[in-house]
This record gives sequence, structure tokens and C-alpha cells, in this order.
Amino acid sequence: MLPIESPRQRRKEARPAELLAAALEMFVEKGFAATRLDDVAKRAGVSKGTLYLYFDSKDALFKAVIQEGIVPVLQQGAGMVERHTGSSADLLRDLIAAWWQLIGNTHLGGVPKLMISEAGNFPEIATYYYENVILRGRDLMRRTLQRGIDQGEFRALNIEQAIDVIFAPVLMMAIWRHSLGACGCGQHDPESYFATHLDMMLCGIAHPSATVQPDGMHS
Amino acid sequence: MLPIESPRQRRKEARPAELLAAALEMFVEKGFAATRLDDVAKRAGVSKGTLYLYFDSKDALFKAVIQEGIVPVLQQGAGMVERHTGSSADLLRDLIAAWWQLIGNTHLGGVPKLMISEAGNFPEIATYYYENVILRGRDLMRRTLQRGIDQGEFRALNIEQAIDVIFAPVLMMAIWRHSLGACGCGQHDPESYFATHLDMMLCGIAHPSATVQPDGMHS
DNA sequence: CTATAATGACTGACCAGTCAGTTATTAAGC
DNA sequence: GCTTAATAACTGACTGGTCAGTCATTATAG
Repeated sequence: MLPIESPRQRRKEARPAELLAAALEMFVEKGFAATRLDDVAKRAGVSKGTLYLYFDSKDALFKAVIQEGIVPVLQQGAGMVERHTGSSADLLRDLIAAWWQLIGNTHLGGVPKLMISEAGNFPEIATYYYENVILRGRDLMRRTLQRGIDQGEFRALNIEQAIDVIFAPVLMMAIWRHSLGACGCGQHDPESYFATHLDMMLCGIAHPSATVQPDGMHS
Repeated sequence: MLPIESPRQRRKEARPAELLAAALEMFVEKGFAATRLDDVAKRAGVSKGTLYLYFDSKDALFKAVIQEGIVPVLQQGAGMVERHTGSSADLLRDLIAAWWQLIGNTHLGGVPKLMISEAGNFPEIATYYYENVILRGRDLMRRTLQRGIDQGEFRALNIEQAIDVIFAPVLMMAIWRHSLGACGCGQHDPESYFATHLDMMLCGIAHPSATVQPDGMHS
């Protein structure tokens, strides 16, 4: 973004950042198929011809939106787990808060919905997303949970399944915002919702005095 | 719907059940916009012209898929909460198991993904879905949780938020199956996944001996 | 004047929706 | 039973509109 070495004037600043931003917004809002490239170009303030100077096709634009949108952010936040020194519960809190701050609460928060909607039509991009985004994110969660178990802070449970159970409410919050939440349907306050979420994950919902049978047998 | 007064023989049984089923499958698989009505008709074994004998438009077909697909099933399972006599934890288990059995694990399991994808393009249907499906489902959950709290089995917590926290992993399981899960990406075994889920919800992940501060303060 | 960037009218493929025509089913006449 | 008439069910070629992708032209910079 910053001018690199032209003394008085950039020749052309246009890396297609506005185009990617406009495309992300419209893909999230209307879906891939229902988005017209004329509209994307118009929202970015250029013509459709210009769009085709930077992207070979609508598919290529979609791919670029996914790749250049999420992957850098995810890499950026990767060191958090190693650096952390406090309790694992706090690390879990921090991870979720960071995800919400950097992704969920920005335009990128629409990407999960977009990938869910279009995975079937773009298996190649879905695979890319799975390997470069989902697996990496799961890895952060896995290390956090393993850390908690090793330190005796968490119970030993099926980590792979726990990852999804813990992250699902966070994901759904972002997905909801970009789907039915945008139609005037109810919506929680994120801060307070995540607090309840963590509370439930760490303590469960059972009353402390009640004896609970975890795996389905009656008392 | 039932034959009114033909003594020995129905004239024609064809309510367009095959068309609705075919449309549901293809909408879930490819998305609304990317689904061609020629293909829907072909999958149902009729011509496109026949499809238009029963549905006024592609939009009307979509609406029918949502309405006639989910609402009856939801109504059918509504009495479960009243009839239940055991512990509230078991009721929660039963509700989730029933949802998975009747919706998640059938073709209807694709409807949540479909609504998420298309809510923006069909606000009217999204509102219908919210009021007739989501709110009703939340109501079952609410009564279950309230029951548990009243009986001292569950802690008092924010019920509205707890509903979503508890149901999100179940929903995500169904959504995953119809999006990235269909692209060869990993997938949990539902039975075992829901067991872990309930275990976590009821007991939390914290080790019993660890002192946990539920709401974000350090120890 | 040359080179580069940007444009927007144009084209061809695609597909929702239509409708004149075909086939299947039932009823009527004998 | 057999033939014909009447109606219902279904078909698929066609049309009109939409939109991804192209490219000859225009604008701008040096």
C-alpha cells in the first residue's frame, strides 16, 4: 500500500485491493452465482474491463478473495499459542477473542458462510481452504487443549471432537450475522455470548451439587 | 390431500413429492442459483414443463421445498418435551438425538445450509423459516433448559445464549456434511461426537480439581 | 508521439419460463 | 367387447433476458 520508491508520484497504486474487498462483500451478500461482475467493478469504482486486467475469470476472482483474504490473517495470529504464559483457559479465551476481532467482526467474517455455500461448486478451492485455513486453525485449538490437559487444567477428552464443539458456537455467530441475522432475526451481543460460551465449556451447565452421568446412562 | 369420494380408485396420486425431493437435493448440492430446473425435472423423471404444472416459478419451488420439508417434521417432534419424565440431561440428549435422526441425518439436513446460503436473496422465506422453524426449535430447547434449572439440575445461566451454544455444534455437523465434508475433508462419527458434546456441556472441560474462574478473570 | 491503463458496447452461452403439440387415461356410444 | 370422443397429464423446442468474457476504442502519462 505504501509508495515504495517513486519519488514524487506512484505510477499506479492499483493492487486490486478495492476489487477484492468489493468482491468479498458481494459474494458474501448475494452468493457467488448471484453476484454480477459489473456490480463488483462498479462498487470498486472501475469498469468490468479493468477487473479483467487483474483476474482471468470470475472463478479466479473467487479464489483470490479466499486466498488473499484469510490466509495472511491466520498466519499473523499463529504465534499466540507459543507466546502464552497464563492458564490454558485464558489462552482459549484469547484465541476466540482474537478470531472474533480479526476475522469474525470484519468483512472476513463472511468467508465461512461463503465457503460453506460454494464448497460443492468449487471443490478445489474448498480443499485449499480446508488445508490452509481450517486445519491450521484446528491446530491452534489442538495445541491449546493439549496444553491444558498436560498441565492438569483440563480433563482428558477427545480432543479432535472437543475442538469442533468449542469452535462451532463461534463460527455460527459469524455465519448467522451474514445470513438470517441480516434479515432482522435476533442476534446476541458477541462479548456476552462468548463469555457464556466459555463459562459453559469450562464448567458445564450442570449444577455443582447435581451428580451428572456424562455418557448417556440414567442415574 | 386425501381422496375425497372416489370409491375404488384414486385418479392420480401425484403430489409432486419426487419433484420436491429432487429440488431439495439439488438446491443443497449446488445452491439455488446454480441449480437448473431442467436438471431438477430430469432427476424427478419428468420434463421441465411438468414442473411448471405444479410450481409457478423457481422461487415458488424453493419456498415449497423449505415449507413442506421441515415444518411437518418439527411439528411432529414438538410433544417430546411435555411427555418427558426423566432427567433434563436425558431430555437434552433425546432432543439432539431426535433432531439428528429426523433431520440432520436425512436429506433435510441440508436445509440449514441452504437457508444460510440463500437468506440474503430470499428475505421473505428467511423470515418464514426463522419464525416457523428456528423459533420453534429454540422454544423446545428453552423449555428443556428452564426445566433443568427449575429442578436444580442445571445452573442458572443465560438461557437464550445457552440455547445457541448447545445447538451450534449439532447444526455445524449437519452443515459440514453438506459443504466441506462432501469434499473429502475429515468428519466425526455423529454418535461419538454428540456424546462428547453432551459430556462437555454437562461437565465442562475443566478438570474437577482445577479451580475455574468462569468469567474471564485470572486466578 | 508512444506506451500504458481503462473503458463499455458487444457477443455468445445459458437458462427460466412458455406453449403448441403429443400421449395416456377415462368416459361414452354402440 | 370395440371405437370414438373428451379430458387430463406431460413434453421439449422455442423465446427473451441476463451476464461472463472480449476487444476496438479512448484517455492519460511521460
